[in-house]
Amino acid sequence: MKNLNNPEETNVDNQVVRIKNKLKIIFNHDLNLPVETCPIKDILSAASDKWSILIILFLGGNEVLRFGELKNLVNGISSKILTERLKRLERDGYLTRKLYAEVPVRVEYKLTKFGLSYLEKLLVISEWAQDEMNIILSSRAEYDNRSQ
Amino acid sequence: MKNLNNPEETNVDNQVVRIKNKLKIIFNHDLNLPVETCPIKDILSAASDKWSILIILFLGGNEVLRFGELKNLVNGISSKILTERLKRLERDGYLTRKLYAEVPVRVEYKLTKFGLSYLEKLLVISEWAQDEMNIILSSRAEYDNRSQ
DNA sequence: TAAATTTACTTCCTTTAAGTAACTAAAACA
DNA sequence: TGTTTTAGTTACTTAAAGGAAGTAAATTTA
Repeated sequence: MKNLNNPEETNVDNQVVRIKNKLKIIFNHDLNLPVETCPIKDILSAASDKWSILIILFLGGNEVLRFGELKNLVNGISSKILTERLKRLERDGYLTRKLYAEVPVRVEYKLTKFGLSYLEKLLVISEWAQDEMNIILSSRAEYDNRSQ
Repeated sequence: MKNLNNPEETNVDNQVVRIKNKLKIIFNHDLNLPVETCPIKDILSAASDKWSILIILFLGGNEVLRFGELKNLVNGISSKILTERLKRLERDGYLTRKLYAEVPVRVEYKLTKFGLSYLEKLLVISEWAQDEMNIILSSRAEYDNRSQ
């Protein structure tokens, strides 16, 4: 039995309903898409792993970047996955690859307008992660302490 | 040589500078944190894989959910990784786990306030993914066509 | 009394992805 | 001739993901 005079409970209910509606839109929206295409699993997850996020953030701060520059900026990434991620991000339209036939070759990567629109969203969530880092680290410490 | 009278070029430059400043804040901010703690690699990536996102979205739309309910909602997830992800998300403070000592046992998962604040960010980016899905799918098709 | 049921996991095994290190092409230069 | 440079690739090892079957614990059913 719900207390309709309790504004907090009502707000929580409203929020749940609001989010439920959004979920419905996210998961059942466009019926002429392939049935198996999930916006989270098939679209977002291809550009929201740690390396892809870092690549896009650094490209956002640099107009163009060469392969080697990216490798130096994105701390700890190997040539192999940098290549893989760049290919995937190019395929999905986040960035362009421009090859200069010099010797040794020069390749420049650059965010597209579409990539920039994704970057805006990433920046919000990255700043959030930066701001809340301490909360998460202390939650981890507390949890580890409890389960010792 | 830059054309300072070209407003578009100047805007792009401003945007790059703005993002550069944000990057500086994100990566060099809090000097009393462990040197190796990167907000993207160590904080965000633990809660932004496809399964964690789906878990948090569904928890947002349901007040509480039991293990089995989550397993049914999150299409394709196995018990094994569902357990793993729930543990990690609990450790990081996104959700709580409440065990009822009935037989058979009942376990309820619920977003924390902190988890809800993350969910708000996730919803924005998930809706973006939903909206831009077609653009990405056609970019993929075009890319695959070119490299045949 | 023994077998079946239910839930929330866990364990074991196979497959896929990530990470590491060494290697390549191609022309210019010492 | 051997070295340098850049943007990768290849081969190999290790870690993570995925799938299927198993477990506990008490209540219900045969």
